[in-house]
Amino acid sequence: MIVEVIVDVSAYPIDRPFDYIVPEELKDLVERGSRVHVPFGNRKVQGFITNIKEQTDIDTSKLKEVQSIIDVEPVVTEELLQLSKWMTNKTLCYEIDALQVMLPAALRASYKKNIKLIDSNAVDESFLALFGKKDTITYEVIEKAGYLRQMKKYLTQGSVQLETVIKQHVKAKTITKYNVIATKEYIQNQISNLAKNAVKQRELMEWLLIQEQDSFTMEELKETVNANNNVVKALIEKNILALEKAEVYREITTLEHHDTDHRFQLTEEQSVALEKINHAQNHAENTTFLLHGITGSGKTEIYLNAIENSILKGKQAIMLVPEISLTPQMTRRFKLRFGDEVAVMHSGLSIGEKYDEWRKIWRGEVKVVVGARSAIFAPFKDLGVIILDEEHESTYKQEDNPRYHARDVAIWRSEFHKCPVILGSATPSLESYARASKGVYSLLTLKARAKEQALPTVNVVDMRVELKNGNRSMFSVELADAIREKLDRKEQIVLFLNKRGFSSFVLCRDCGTVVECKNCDISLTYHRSGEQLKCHYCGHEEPVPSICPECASEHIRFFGTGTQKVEEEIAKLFPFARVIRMDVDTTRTKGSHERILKQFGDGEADILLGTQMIAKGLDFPNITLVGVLNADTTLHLADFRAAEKTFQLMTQVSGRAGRHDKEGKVYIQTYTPEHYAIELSKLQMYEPFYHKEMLVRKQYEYPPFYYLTLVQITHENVMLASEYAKLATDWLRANLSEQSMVVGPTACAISKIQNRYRYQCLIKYKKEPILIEKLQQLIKIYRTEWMKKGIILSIDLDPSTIL
DNA sequence: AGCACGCCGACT
DNA sequence: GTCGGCGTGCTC
Repeated sequence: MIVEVIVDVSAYPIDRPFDYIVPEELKDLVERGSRVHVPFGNRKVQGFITNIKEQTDIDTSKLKEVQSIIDVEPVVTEELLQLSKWMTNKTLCYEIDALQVMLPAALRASYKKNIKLIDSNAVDESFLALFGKKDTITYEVIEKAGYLRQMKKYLTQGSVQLETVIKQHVKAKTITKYNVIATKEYIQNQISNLAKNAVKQRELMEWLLIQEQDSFTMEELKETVNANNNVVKALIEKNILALEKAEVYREITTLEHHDTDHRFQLTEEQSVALEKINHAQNHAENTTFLLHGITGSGKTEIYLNAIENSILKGKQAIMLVPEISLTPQMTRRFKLRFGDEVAVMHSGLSIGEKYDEWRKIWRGEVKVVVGARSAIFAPFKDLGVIILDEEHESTYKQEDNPRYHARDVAIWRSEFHKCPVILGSATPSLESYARASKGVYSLLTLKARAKEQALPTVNVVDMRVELKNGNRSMFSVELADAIREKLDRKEQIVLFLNKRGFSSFVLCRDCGTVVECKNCDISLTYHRSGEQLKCHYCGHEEPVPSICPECASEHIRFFGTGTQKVEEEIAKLFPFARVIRMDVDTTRTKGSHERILKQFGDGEADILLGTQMIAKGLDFPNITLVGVLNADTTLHLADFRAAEKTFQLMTQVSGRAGRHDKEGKVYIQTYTPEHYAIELSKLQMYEPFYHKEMLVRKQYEYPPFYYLTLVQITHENVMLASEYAKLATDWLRANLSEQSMVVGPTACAISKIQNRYRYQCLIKYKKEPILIEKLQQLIKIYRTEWMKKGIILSIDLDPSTIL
C-alpha cells in the first residue's frame, strides 16, 4: 500500500505529492486527509495523505516508509481536500499552504532541531559539558553557548547527530477527576476501620456517602470538605477514589447573566427576504443572495432565522463577520439564541481556545460557527447556509498566501453542499451589487429600519470655510456646538478619526522635508508616548528630531492629527467631558476592546474617540451624535477603491447614531464636500453612489467591469526591481491574449517597504481562459531564473487593493 | 525550505 | 595542508 503525501515544506519543487510505503501495522489506519510523519531528505516532516494507492511510477528503491500516523480520523474532510485543490489553482499558492490554512494553528507542526551525542570520546570536554547527563540537547543550547562551529565539525565527523523533532503546539486540555469507585457499603466499612485520629479522612468519606454524583474535581473536594492532597491520596489507596484524566474545553466566556434573547417580530420586508432564503434552503438550491439592508434594518435577525431553519433540518451553518472580537454583542446574540450549539472563532482567542472550538465543529458537537475569515473552512459535513455579514469588508480577503477571498470559498462550498449563501451589507461591494443587478446573485432589499427609527440627519461641514473664518481647530463651530449640546443632555458622542493613509508626520517648515522611514517609502508617524517616530510598515523607531535632518532648521514640528492630539483638544474645549480613546495603542492587550466598549456602554464616558475600529458594531441607545473629523483622507489614496471605501466608511459610521428611540445627528467634516462619495453618503443612498461609481470604474477600466490581477516585483536594488518588473510585464504582454490589457510596469504607490523597492504590473481582463496557465509559467521562470537574483514576485488575483 | 556535497581561496 | 566561504542539486 502506497500513500501520496503533501509534505509540510513550502517550496516550489516540493509542491507536489510524494509517495510513501505504508508499513503493515499502519495499513488499517491510513485515510485521506489524515496527517502523517514522514522522513524527507535527511529530516522528518509532517504531511497530509491526499491519496491511497497500490501502484506507483516511482522507482521503488527510492520509496521510504510512513513513520507514523498523527490522526486516527482525518482532520481534512474529503470536501476540504477538493477545496484545497481548487484554492491552489485559484490563488496560485502551494497546496500545503491551502491545506494548512484550513486547520487551526494548533494542528500545524513546528520543528525543533536537537543534537544527539554519538561518540562522547570524540568531543572535547567543554562541549561535552553542555550535554550534562542527557544524550540529546536542543540546537539553541549550543547556539547560545557559541559552539556552532564546533558542532559542525563534530557533525561531519559523525560524533554528534542532528535530528529534527516535530513539536505539537497544543494538546487537549485535561483536568484530573476523582471518581468514586467503591460501593456505599464498602465506604461504610472503611469508615468503621479508620484510625481515631484520621479525622479528615472520616469527614471526606462521610461527605462522599451523601453525594449524588460520583465524580469530583480537586477544587470541589478542597472547597467542600477542606480535604488536602494527602487525604485524597489515602482514599485512592483504599480504593475508594480513582484518578481520571478527562479532556475539557477551554472556556470562552461571552455571556453575562442579565443577557436575554430578544426575538423580534419580522417586518414585511424581512419576511419576504427570509422566505426566499428558506425556499432555497428547503429545495437545496445553492443560490447566492445579496442582502442589501440599510444600517439598523435587522439583517442579523434574518441571519438568525436562516440558521435556525438549517438547524431544524439537521444541518449546520457558518456565520462570518469581519473581525468578531470587535463585536462581542454579535457573538452574544448567537450564543443566546443557539446556546451550546455555537462555536466561536476569532483572532482574540488563544491557539488552544481556537483548537477547542475547532474540535467542537469537527466532532459535530456544534451546529453553528460564528467567526472571522478562516472560519469559512469549518469542517462541517452538511451545511445548510453560509452567511457573510458586511460582505464588502476587505478583511475577507487574506493578504498573504494563500490569497483567498472568503466570499469565493463560501460560494464554492455552497455548490458542494447545495445550500444558499447570504452576503449581507448596507453598502455592498460594487462587484457584488453588479452581480446582483445582472441576476448572478439574488438581490434581497431591506429599505426600512426595523424599529422604524428615523435615519440620522447628516450634515457635511466644509472645513475650507472654517479655515477661511479663522478656525484652525479640528472641530468646526457646528460640530463643537453639537457636542456641547449633547454633553448638556447627558447623551453620548462618538468621534471618528479617519486615519488610514494619513497620520501625524514631522515636517520642516523651512525646507518642506518630511521625516521618512529609512527602510520604507513612507513618512514616519509621530507617537506622543516616548516622543518617538514609528514606521507602521517595518516597525522602525527613532526619536523626534529637534532640528531638520536636511537643513538643520529648528522650525520642525509635527503635522496631522492623531487620536492623542484630538484627545488633548477635547480636554481644552470640553474640560468636563469624560473621553475614552480607542485605537491601536489602547487596544493592544487581549480583551481591551470589549472592556472599552463595555465602559462606554455603561455610560462611564461621554465621548468615544476612535479610528476605523469603532465604525462597526457599536450599538448603544444613548449615542445620538457622531462626528467624523476628517472624512476625505481615505479619498486621496492611489487605489481604485478609494471612493468606495470612503462611502462605506461614512455610511457605517453614520449608522452608529440614533439606532434606538432617540434621534441621531451626524457631522462629517471634509475639505472636499463636493466629492460624490461624501455628498452621497450624506443622503445615505447606496444606489446613486453605486451608479456614479460604476461610471468611474467603467471609464478607468476597473472592477467590476474588468477583472484585475496584480503582479508585484521587489528587490533591494532599484535597478534590478524595475528591470525584472519590465521583464515580467513584457512576458505577460507577449503571452496573454489580445483581450487582456497589461498595464505597467510602474513603481508601487508605496515604492519601498523594508528596504525593498517595489514595482508592479496590472493585468485587466474580462475573459482570459489562459490566465492561470500563463501565470504558472511566469512563476516557473521566476522560480528557476529570477529567484536566485533576490527578486521576489507575488501574484494577487482579484486584489482588494493595489497600493 | 533546508540540508549535504563539493570546489576554491585564505589562514595556522 | 585544513578551515570555511557559498554555488548546486535533491528531497518519495
